[in-house]
Amino acid sequence: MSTVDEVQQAVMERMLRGELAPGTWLRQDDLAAQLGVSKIPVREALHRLAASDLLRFENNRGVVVPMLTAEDAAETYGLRLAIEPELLRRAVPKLTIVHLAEAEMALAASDVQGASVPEANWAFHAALYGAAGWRRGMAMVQSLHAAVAPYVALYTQDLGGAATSDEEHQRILQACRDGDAERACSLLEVHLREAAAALDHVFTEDTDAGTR
Amino acid sequence: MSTVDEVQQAVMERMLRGELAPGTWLRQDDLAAQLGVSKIPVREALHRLAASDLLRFENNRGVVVPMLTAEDAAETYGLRLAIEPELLRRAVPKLTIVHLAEAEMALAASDVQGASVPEANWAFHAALYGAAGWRRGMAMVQSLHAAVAPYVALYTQDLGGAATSDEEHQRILQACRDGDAERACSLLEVHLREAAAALDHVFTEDTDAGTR
DNA sequence: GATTCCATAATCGTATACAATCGCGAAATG
DNA sequence: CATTTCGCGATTGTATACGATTATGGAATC
Repeated sequence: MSTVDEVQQAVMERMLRGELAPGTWLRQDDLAAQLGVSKIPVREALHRLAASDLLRFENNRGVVVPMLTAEDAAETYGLRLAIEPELLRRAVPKLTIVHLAEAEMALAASDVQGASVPEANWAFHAALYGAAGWRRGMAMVQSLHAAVAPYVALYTQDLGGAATSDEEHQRILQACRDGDAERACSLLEVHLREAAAALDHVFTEDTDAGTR
Repeated sequence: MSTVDEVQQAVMERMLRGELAPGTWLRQDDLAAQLGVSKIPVREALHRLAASDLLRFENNRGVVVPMLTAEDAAETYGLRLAIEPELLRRAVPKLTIVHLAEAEMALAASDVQGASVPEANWAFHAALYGAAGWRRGMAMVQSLHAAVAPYVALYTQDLGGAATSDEEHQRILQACRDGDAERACSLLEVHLREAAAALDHVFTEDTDAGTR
């Protein structure tokens, strides 16, 4: 694995955890020093992430985690709704016990105190979708998850409730175990629509969420 | 516009035209010399394209245009079928005469001798989808178009027939003019399925298409 | 004559170095 | 006292340079 890949993975992990607040400036020298490499592979990795709008290079100012508007969030979930059911539909017939075990582990991990909800959420979905064998689609969906991760982290903390989300995950998983792709997709669509609505609250509620 | 953006755009144009045959090695010094810059912004631009698998960095060997398998092509069209109708559905109500004119121009451009069919194809679809205002989705679809462009160029040359494709485009455009999103989406889905089938021939036909 | 091995050339990947740009704060001015 | 302007510090963006790896061609050997 190349140096660039390692940097990319390191930053992507932080994004999926929702640790990089929108508006944060990433200083390249710091990142380079942290990872023990020079600036060049760092920049190359950041460009890779910027390709899917997870970061933004501003002219002579550096790299910033872009703030999402309500419309951006809606687009993200619109795309998730377009892609993820298709992935799941293709995945269900190919699911093995390994994939299902991975998904269960991800659900268990999200219950642990101090765990990252968005990261576990991605791990769950990724475990299932992985069976489809669509690398390009996986990368797209991963970037969508990463894009909204900080906001998901917000609303899952505010409400006590990844509870309903967790329950929906369980039902999706059960449909997958049953090999019922259509039911799994329907449940997934509902799941995504609810998540989209919940996220929309973060943007439209009067109380400023501190991210504008 | 930064240096990296210019390089990225230059290479992306060549990809959308289908000029970069799969298996081609891109030499960084050459690109840098052609564009009058150094290697570093070139590499950064190539990393951006590599992020969506349009290029691949192989360790200490350089950057190559990856060859697609039949499965890769199927995935690409599967994703197009998932995303593009959604884009179009959101776009139709927002279409202005400007978008429609752009789409017509793209169709006209594809008839010109020596024109790039995949590029004109992208221009047509992009003109319509643009009205949706989904930047992320647009980037995704653009990368999907670029990924299959060399293969589309192949089968549109072999058959005399971008003819049927052109006719389908016309009908989609008419549905858009009529503001009939559902009809436009249905036509688009048929259009994509036919394109996918035509492309599949390139891979499965006995006569080696010279790209393996 | 085919194959293996080695040396050379070419290309890549990364570090170091430097010029350009931007932001911030202090000083000067109205 | 508010506002504008100038200059310094910090950070970026790009070029140059160098070590490392890979491909290639010819000679030696079986």
